[in-house]
Amino acid sequence: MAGRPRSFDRDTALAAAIELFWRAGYEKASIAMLTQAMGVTPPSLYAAFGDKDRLFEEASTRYFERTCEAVDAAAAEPTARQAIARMLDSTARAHTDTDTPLGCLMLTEPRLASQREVLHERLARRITRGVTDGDLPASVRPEQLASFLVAVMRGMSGCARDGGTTDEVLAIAEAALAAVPQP
Amino acid sequence: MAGRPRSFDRDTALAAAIELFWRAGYEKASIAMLTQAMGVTPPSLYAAFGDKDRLFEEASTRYFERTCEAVDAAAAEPTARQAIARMLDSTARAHTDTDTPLGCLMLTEPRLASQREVLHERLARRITRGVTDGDLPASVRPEQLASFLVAVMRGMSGCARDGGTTDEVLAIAEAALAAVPQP
DNA sequence: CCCTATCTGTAGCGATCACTATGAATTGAG
DNA sequence: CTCAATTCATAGTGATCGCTACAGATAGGG
Repeated sequence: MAGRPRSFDRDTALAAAIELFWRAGYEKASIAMLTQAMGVTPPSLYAAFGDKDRLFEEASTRYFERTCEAVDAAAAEPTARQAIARMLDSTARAHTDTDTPLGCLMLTEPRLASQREVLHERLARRITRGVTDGDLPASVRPEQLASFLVAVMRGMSGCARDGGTTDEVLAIAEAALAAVPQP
Repeated sequence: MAGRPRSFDRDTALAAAIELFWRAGYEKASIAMLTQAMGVTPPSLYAAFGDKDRLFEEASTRYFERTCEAVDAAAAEPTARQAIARMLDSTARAHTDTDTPLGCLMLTEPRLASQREVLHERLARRITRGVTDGDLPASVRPEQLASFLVAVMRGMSGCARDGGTTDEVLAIAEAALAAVPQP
């Protein structure tokens, strides 16, 4: 028994929701704005995604998955230092990319602390590997360096949202790299 | 011609408003929450402070003045590196002080970008003095290092808001200091 | 005393918030 | 075809938003 088919593409609508949450944040992105951006009426939105919380959950999860791909790509660099350099560089460019909202949803949204914790874990793991690989000194404390990097990227996101240029955010990344000890 | 005297202390009420804006942010701090925290009815609030925007303007300005005192105190250290170290340390402790809301209003609130710019200017000036004083190498670019420090402190504020401990935020400060070149 | 000026609390303004009741429209199954 | 199932758009729900009209209360100047 099939009913009337959905008149919109769920993935496309979710992408529009991600874009709006990213640009405006969870609180300021109202249902009215979301329905307009997604090209969907409120009842359709609630039928397809549940309530606003669950829509945000799904949107932020998909956003996080995409972010993790970039993190993994950077982590694949041969040395931990190169991995960190690439992550900082790509982060700076992504945060000021004019094709997307400024900054980073995961690093900005207050309610996404758990995602930031996962990011912190991944960074700490890559740094730990760098220590065991010998391309970082044994004195490095992975948890501390990971916390520092999350803080810096968060600051880069805020700088981008304040209107900082790509060069300005890249300069932050470059300065941060100086805090990563060499072997 | 004097009328009925005000039944509340304006400074005390403003202090309560600062506390609430600090804890909840501009958007989430509603007039209802503000009036309750300030111990004042809505008409009294509007008569004494104008609208919500002007109340926030006044509250954030007073907050900023207090912050600048701490910045000046740190900048008074004999060398730029010591000044930065003290600023990072006091920032980490302030952001996790249990007597006040977590994090920093100036570094968190989106609409306070101009205050952050002033902070950036002050940092750049102190760093420039450090270069001319010779306690920082001539290769240092003050604007860049200042941007980096603002970004780090912003990240520290976010970490504190996410529930990070004083030790965790202090660790970020310590790691950041490694990015400040020695003469 | 009266008059004016200012502050007070109550009560409610229109706008917007997240969310939904309702019934028409569109599908496949029988 | 009819029927059940599902989605659709309209139009609204009560709650909260920032803000204010109003009238009673409290002061000083005459």
